[in-house]
Amino acid sequence: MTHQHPPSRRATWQREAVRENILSRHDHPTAHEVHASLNLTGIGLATVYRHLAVLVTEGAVRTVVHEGETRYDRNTDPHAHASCTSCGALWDVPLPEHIAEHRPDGLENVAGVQLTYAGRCCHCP
Amino acid sequence: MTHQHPPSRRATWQREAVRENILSRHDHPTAHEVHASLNLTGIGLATVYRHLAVLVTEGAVRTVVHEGETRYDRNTDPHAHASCTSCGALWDVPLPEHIAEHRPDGLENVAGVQLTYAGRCCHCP
DNA sequence: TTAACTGCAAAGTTTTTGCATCCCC
DNA sequence: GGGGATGCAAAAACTTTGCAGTTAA
Repeated sequence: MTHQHPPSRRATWQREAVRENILSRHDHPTAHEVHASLNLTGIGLATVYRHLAVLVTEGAVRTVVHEGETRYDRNTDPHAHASCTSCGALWDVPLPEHIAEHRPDGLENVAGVQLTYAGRCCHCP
Repeated sequence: MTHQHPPSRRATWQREAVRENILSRHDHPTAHEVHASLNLTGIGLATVYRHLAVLVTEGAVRTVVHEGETRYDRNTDPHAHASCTSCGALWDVPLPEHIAEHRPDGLENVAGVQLTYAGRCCHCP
């Protein structure tokens, strides 16, 4: 059997900046939004994309696709999302317990569940 | 109060070709795939996109985003999806009943639910 | 030293849009 | 005849990739 070496990584301020940014916020930013909030550092957009992808691979963050954009979520516990069809807000909500346990027809196993509720949020008139 | 007239539409063979195509298939094609299967007719890709969008507006089909692509689904009954992380297949599965009834925190109402299970399908070795 | 990392720009994808032309009604 | 519909190409929006220069270890 062959050994799987995890890719070696160097410590750079760019890596730490992206990690610190996404892990410190409670919203669901796009790569552009992370890049925008780091604009004073001069980091490149591609670097932000690259580090976010690494963080996803490492399991440090997860993604959620919303309105055609990939958004990053520091909450890696099983949970669902809710979005407002009026203001576009997106936030975490609890995942109903029976969901993850359910095994749909045709699937050997359930490796992941993506659940998003849509409707009008309580703050929109 | 003002009256909302539904947009007037002309009958063209392109409209009928897209409608007939998407309503006759049980898979979840992308706009490109619908266009590809109509390639002998000479229909334009933009026209396919436009008609699929109209069908969604009319409620004749629904969409499901899978691997970053918008896919079209002729099944408009409430249902969930399952996808194979190995072969990429995507198919309809029943929506657990309690899901649609559940109202997540922060939402006034639930206008739509998107639920996709991911895992290895029964046909992949 | 050197292999990983970075920034930039170019390219790739998917979807939308502008517009001259076409053709239902 | 007139306004919606079409096809094409350009553009838009998002993301990835190639590459030459940089830097951590």
